[in-house]
Amino acid sequence: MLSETDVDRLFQALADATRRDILRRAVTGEHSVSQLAAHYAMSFAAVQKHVAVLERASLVTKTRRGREQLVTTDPTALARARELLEQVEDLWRHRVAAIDDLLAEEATGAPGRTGHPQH
Amino acid sequence: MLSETDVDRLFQALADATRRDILRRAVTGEHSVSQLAAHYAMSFAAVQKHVAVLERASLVTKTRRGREQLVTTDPTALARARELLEQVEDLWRHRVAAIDDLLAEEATGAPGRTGHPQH
DNA sequence: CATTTCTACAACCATATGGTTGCACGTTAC
DNA sequence: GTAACGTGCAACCATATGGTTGTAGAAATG
Repeated sequence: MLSETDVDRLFQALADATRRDILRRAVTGEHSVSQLAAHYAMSFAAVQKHVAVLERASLVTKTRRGREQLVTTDPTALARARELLEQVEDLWRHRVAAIDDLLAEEATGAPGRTGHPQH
Repeated sequence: MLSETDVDRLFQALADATRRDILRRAVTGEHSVSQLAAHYAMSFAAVQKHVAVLERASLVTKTRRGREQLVTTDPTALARARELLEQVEDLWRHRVAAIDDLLAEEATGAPGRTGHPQH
């Protein structure tokens, strides 16, 4: 299961444009850290830190190949993040349903739940 | 459309357990800021700040009712966040499909990439 | 009116974050 | 071996974040 701090790290990792871009690149193919760093107007060390944040959030993993480190994605973490948002969305849908029910009651003045609200 | 900083703010707002809890409560019903604050072991001002972060991310809106301020959810922002994650997930699925294709070619001895490098 | 409640906001503090530079180390190439 | 490359890590800096307390205003209540 995911602890709350795991979820913190997950969203925290996604809350930066550079990291999201790194993630997109890592998703579509394998890149070394230096290859990734070449795309951004910042130092190698800065990109290295961003990759570390993604790694701590279990969104990517690094595997050695010779002297370079390949950054690859962890698909399960992405799926879990989406599930979390879906949970919140489901809650909201239930709320909408409850409000619809209330409106229906008020429209007909009936105690139970009869009839539809017009418009 | 969403700017990159909008997305930053969105994920940033979700990267805190207290804020996620506030969001869940706001999704299931309307609460004033002080009602929300009663649930957490921190000062009213701290909760007020958390609500402000959610508001800046367009995840909730505040509406006055007398002397209290009701916190309500913005469902469209939640849906947009989920869509963003789905986009990344889709990218990954495409990558998996591409890898599957490569494996299929190799298995049949297709011309593109002949033979295995069994180092 | 005075009091209480809910809110807003400023000042402050500790820590986290995002960036930098510099240096050390393993690996590849010459 | 030497040089170049890719990486890891530490030190440092500016700013953002998450919390506190205190003060002040607007709205309900006596």
